[in-house]
Amino acid sequence: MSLQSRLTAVFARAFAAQGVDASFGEVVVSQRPELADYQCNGALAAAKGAGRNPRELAEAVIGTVDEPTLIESLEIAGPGFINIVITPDLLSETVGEMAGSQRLGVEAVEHAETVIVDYGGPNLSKALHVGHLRAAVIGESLKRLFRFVGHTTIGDIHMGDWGMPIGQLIVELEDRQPGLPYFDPEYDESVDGPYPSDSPVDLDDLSEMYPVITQRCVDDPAVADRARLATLELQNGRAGYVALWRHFRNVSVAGQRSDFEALDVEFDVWYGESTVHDRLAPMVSRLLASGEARESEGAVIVDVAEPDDAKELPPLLLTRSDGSYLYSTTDLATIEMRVEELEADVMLYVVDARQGLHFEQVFRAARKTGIAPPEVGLEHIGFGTVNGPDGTPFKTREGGVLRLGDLIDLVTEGARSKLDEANIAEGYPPEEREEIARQVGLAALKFGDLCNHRTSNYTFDLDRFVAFEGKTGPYLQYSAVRIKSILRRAAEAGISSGVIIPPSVEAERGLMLRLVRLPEVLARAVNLRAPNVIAEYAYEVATDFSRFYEKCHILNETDTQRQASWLALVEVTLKVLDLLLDLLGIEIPDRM
RNA sequence: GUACCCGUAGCUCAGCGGAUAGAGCACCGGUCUUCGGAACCGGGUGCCGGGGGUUCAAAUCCCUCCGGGUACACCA
Repeated sequence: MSLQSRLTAVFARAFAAQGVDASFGEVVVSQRPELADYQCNGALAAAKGAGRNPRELAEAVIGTVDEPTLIESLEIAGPGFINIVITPDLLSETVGEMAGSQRLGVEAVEHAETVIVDYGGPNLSKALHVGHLRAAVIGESLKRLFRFVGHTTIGDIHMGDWGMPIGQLIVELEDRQPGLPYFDPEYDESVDGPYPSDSPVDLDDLSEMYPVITQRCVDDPAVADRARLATLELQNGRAGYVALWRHFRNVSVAGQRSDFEALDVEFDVWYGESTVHDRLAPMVSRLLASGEARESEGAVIVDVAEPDDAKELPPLLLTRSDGSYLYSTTDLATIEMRVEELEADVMLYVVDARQGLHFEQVFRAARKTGIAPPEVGLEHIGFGTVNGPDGTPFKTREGGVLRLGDLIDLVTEGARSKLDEANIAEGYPPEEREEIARQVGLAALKFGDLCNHRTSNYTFDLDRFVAFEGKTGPYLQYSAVRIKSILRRAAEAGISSGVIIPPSVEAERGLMLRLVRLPEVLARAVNLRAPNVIAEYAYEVATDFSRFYEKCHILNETDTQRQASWLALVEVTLKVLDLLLDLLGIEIPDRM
């Protein structure tokens, strides 16, 4: 049990003894560190209901608390805050337990659930760009977090690979290379042999074609009609189109996989819209038969509006009037698949906040039709948009979209030149320097993103991403690396860590108090689905360590018991930093 | 038009019911024979967009106004 929950248990009993609800005994970290370590505000809240004066109630509560091994002193302050100072022994004992724990004292959740993290993956044909960064790093972080706290977690890229964009690309390619066999309706594989095994296009081609055809469809309704027809025919299984789709998908996956690997983002499954294709027709007919869906203007829709809605909610579209499917259809069918096959308890959709209305419609339809039973969680984890300095979506100087791969190169380059300037990694082998530059660049990039609250909009600023001072990823890595350096030197000197004893220096106490909060911090990050909670705390751990590092010189310490304790303390600190950074998707070099 | 999100220090942003609202950057000064200076210490700044309300307590919850952004069946 965490230190904070132990204190809460004590005060819950004390409040109950006063005849008020035990929940008033909740203990939280003190807002005034100079006054106390923890505080309990329950007397303020409980006083009115109990018809008592808050200070008097607080006095009475304190009077029943007798925990000399946990609590050093209790004081009532202001209108009725209970300020709690814990004993040095409790602190050192708790840090000692963390040191000896595989999970750093963080208990696994009591009920493990199956959690699907849907990173809102890219459309087929798109090379990854800055816009994909947030979904990737936030989703990856949430996946790691949920997994660490004990849930069965499946990260799904959920590619957009079965909708209109494919029909558009088919049309565009046909106009460019009409002679390809895929477009010949007469082509028969059993007579003419199989379609070519080599793709007629690569990912660069597709990336170039996509905006072109999108614009053409806007400009010319006839082209848009052709794209819709191609989409329909693909979904109906026209052999040439399916063969072409397979090429598109293969080259897209190959290109995107390398970008995600460069980001250290790893999906458990590469499902997509097409994965549930076989469920679409049966699902639509079933919903039509049950009356939960109906025909309207030639399309099939599910009404999701409720009489007491504050706003107008358009219906969810299951088929276009030509019978083709949309991403609403595949999203609904995907929920069905995740419930039936993956036995999902919770689905987290890490997708741009601008798609909020769509998810509200899909979730409502899923509830209404029973596709998602009430106990299954459906959550849109929206995040803000990535803008340039002018408030519009970020563009390169040339006006193009900045590729994710190019962005990674930029931050790596920044880290590399920083290494050169600081001439600290001089003697390192070139391969190691390169690896360090990669890790440091990625840390800057990811921390720069994750320390923002995910719902706030994002102003893309390259200078901020390649900044390595202050509240940055590299600073956190640097802190951890300094610990590794101490541990190496200690090992060389034959000094080993020992029992963690009560703190004797303020900076040491501060670090210990910080470390001990880990369980609550992770719980909060889980509850809010917010990686910035972890990022914020990781930075605080690092700064507390830096203060300790300045004040307490471990290798020169003459009191061997204290030295051994300090060594153990920095070992735990390293483990905590390692965990936190891993949850953010950031690696720590051995040296940098 | 309707709904949602956002407005906090010069800049970028945390905090989202509790006591004196915090960080980083930038700016000024200091530390420096010691475990790695990508560091540490000190300096100051805020009508928390305005106005009402709820509460013992509001940056935080509710209402309203102003300013910015976004989304609103046959795109994803």
